Amino acid sequence: MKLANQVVVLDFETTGLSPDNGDRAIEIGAVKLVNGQIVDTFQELINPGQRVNSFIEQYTGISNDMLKHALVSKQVMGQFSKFIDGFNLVAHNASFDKKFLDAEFSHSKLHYNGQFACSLLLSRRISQEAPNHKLGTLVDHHQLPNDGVFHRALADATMTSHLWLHQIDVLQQQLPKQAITIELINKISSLPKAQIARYLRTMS
DNA sequence: TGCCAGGCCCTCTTTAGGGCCTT
Repeated sequence: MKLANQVVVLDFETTGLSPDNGDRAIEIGAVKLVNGQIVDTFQELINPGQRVNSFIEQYTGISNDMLKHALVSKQVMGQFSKFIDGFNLVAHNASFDKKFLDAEFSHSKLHYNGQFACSLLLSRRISQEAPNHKLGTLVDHHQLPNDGVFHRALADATMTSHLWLHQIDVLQQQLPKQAITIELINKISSLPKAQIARYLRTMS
């Protein structure tokens, strides 16, 4: 059984939106949760081997100067593969972080076994009252801890971890007899919105 | 020259279009 409160929550900052267009990771941040507690963190800038455009410099606060002396992807991903070994993975809009993790691991011929879960897909189902499902909005809406830093990898991963734990709490209250597993959350995340209320009733 | 991210999700849908999310 893979409990949802035992995961690595991760976030990439990148040169753009698509590794298929040559975009690369420039920072990775991650938080390790064990029994719902943060027990470890990972944060590293990554030299992408290309200049970062001014939009990304402004958006992330990560400058070309900061990346000049950063480790290259192979070094960082080698460390990160050890960090996530044996853990499932969570991200906000996981399809984005998964495609970059897959691409960066592929460059270094690395592999991982964990399943991904997505706090964005889950939020759309269990927080339908939220004004929208951007990470920053949800942190505000649910009054989650934050230090006011956005669009840096460890800060975003940490906020996502608080969102994730909040979401597990919400589900646990509605399903008091159920173990909240990655499989259960991915099942809920795949249901049509209109079926969520009925599904939770039948499972409770 | 023409391409330019892509999966999810809703709707005035399914022979489609466009907004939401991530950088």
